[in-house]
Amino acid sequence: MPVTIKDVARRVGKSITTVSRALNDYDDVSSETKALVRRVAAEMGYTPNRTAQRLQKRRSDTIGLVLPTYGPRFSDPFFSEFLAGIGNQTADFGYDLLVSTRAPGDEEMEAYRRKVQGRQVDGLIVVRTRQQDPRVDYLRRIGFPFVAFGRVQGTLDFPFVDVDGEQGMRQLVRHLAEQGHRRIAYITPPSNLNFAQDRMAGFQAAMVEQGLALDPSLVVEGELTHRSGYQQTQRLLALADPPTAIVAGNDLMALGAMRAAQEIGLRVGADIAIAGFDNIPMAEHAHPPLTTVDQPIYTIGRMLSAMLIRIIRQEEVGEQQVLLQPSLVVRQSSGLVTQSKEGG
Amino acid sequence: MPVTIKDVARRVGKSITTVSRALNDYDDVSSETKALVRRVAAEMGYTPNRTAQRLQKRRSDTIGLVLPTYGPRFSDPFFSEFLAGIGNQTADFGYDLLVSTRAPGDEEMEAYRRKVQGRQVDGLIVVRTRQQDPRVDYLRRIGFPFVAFGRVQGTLDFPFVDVDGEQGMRQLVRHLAEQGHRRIAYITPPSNLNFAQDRMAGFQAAMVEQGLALDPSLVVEGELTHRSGYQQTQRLLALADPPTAIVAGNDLMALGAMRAAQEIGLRVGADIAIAGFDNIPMAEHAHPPLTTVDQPIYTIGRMLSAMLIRIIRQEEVGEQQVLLQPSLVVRQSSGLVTQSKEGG
DNA sequence: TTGAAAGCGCTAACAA
DNA sequence: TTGTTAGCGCTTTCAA
Repeated sequence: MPVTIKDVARRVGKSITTVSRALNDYDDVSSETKALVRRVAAEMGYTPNRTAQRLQKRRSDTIGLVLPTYGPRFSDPFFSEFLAGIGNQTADFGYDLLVSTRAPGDEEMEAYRRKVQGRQVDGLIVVRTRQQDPRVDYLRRIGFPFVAFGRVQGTLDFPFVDVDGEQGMRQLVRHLAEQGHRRIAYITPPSNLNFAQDRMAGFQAAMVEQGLALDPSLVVEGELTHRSGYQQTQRLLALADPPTAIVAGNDLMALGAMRAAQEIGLRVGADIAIAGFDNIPMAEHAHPPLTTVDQPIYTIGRMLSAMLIRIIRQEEVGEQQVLLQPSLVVRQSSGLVTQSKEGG
Repeated sequence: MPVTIKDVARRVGKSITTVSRALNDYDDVSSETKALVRRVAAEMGYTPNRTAQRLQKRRSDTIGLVLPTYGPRFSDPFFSEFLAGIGNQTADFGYDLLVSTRAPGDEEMEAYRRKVQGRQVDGLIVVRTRQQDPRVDYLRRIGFPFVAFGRVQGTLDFPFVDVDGEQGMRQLVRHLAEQGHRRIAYITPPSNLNFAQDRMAGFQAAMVEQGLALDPSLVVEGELTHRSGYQQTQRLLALADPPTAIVAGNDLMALGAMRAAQEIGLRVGADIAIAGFDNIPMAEHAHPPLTTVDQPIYTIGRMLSAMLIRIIRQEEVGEQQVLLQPSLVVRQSSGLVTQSKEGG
């Protein structure tokens, strides 16, 4: 049986009201009483029952996060870092974090509704926005506190943090063009994800800007996984006139692309250039190290959490729509186009 | 203002008790009343306040998980899959999952205490046990429901799921010995982690069993990261008499080891053999594909969650100490030792 | 400076 | 079959 405020009150010979006030540092309690109550409470190992506090205060001091997972072998180095950012910031604010894992779809929406309607959380973090995002629509419609990692198509009158994928992609393509590449392929993330559109726009704009041809056969769609990057790259390299550079919509796919290229004897960074997006820790340690676009994912997690809690507390939030400029990280995988290829 | 049971009661003209019973499908409510109540509740968009239910029932229907994170760039493909397993199983049972992220140490213990004493969770999952594990000691001492992923040194009178790392490592070393390797190095995980000891024992036993020398200079300690595997391998390869095979304590380190070897021109799977442990999705897609020991991490997550919930509900749990046999996955990274090396 | 009392939203024993 | 009542553990009026 856990010790309650009643037990403490009985022990110190005061009312539970006084104990509550002493513990919450109210002014109208004598310092002797305060000291006594605190000592006894500590001795007895008293910790307030959070559930009772919540019911009384009508808030949960908890934020929710529904991770969109795809299948059992869901394994994304991106999310773990993101989660660490959110988790640490949330704890720093004294909030708890309620996590669900659901594949996009009905069950996912159900998870959102349960959290909202059961008043389990005071706010939600929506991650990896879709172009048409039912989660954002829902939360916006009912006016429930939330922040999103990513934008959506249409009106942007909600709080979000996003990375300017268009600019990031432009930098990447520009860099590859400077290296002498003219046939640049792009493996886009699933097109329903909002950032896919963003990066695609950047890719196309930069190609045009650099005076390069937009060959439709060099743009394929992948699934953000290593395997998918591998498969799509095999296809690209089997073309009659294969690309000399491949940009993948995320690092995981880029790593898969590297493997596909290496398997057929190409030297990545010499015979072919490959680049990714995210700058996951492994990018730096790939062989060769992967050129990519850095997203400060841990920081973004912290920002989102802090922003959401300020919104919940109705404090000054500052900028509600944050668009971060990503930075190009040039490593060896995007080397100069070789003579033989250039001649081809 | 969210709709409460009171609102529903007023609307149907019944007492809140009747509404509660109708909604919870008690036998002693007429089917007409039940139907009416349910219809009205649905119309009004009523969802029970979980906090109030919890306070009344004196349980949270929530399980807790404190992820041990190391620094901001915490990025482990292992954990995301593990989390998916736990999350999905937990949701299937109608439980919620409360997640914290803390580096091992005082703050971590504090997170455990807060969850327990604030009655925020009905049980906890302890992940990545240490040889001497204060989390396990604490939970055991106070008799709070928990399950652990991994064993500890000493008495094992608590529920856990673990993978038999000793057997896994034996298989791996045996395999390498069969490939003709005699100088096999081992990059061990941090020695305070329980599974490190386990795998080390397997490594040493298998070496002896195979009649191979245990050269102390070939056993080094890494930090489970890609970077660490890379650095330790550089050191191993710089030895006067370097190993022909390197076993890493996890896949991330093995991937780092591969890079270090490749950087100095070694062909992994030909000039040198490299193997890992875990079988993360990326292992299959490494270049060359990584020989490793498979841990069914998603399944382990599900098992732990199911086991914990049964313990909480005081149901039949079945086997409380589960030791899974891992399986060797032979891929190309552990090829035969080449002639030149064998002669050296 | 303290305590009594009400009430957060719900469930459940008991009575009718 | 239904309603009354009590109470989960806490905070917060209000009164003393």
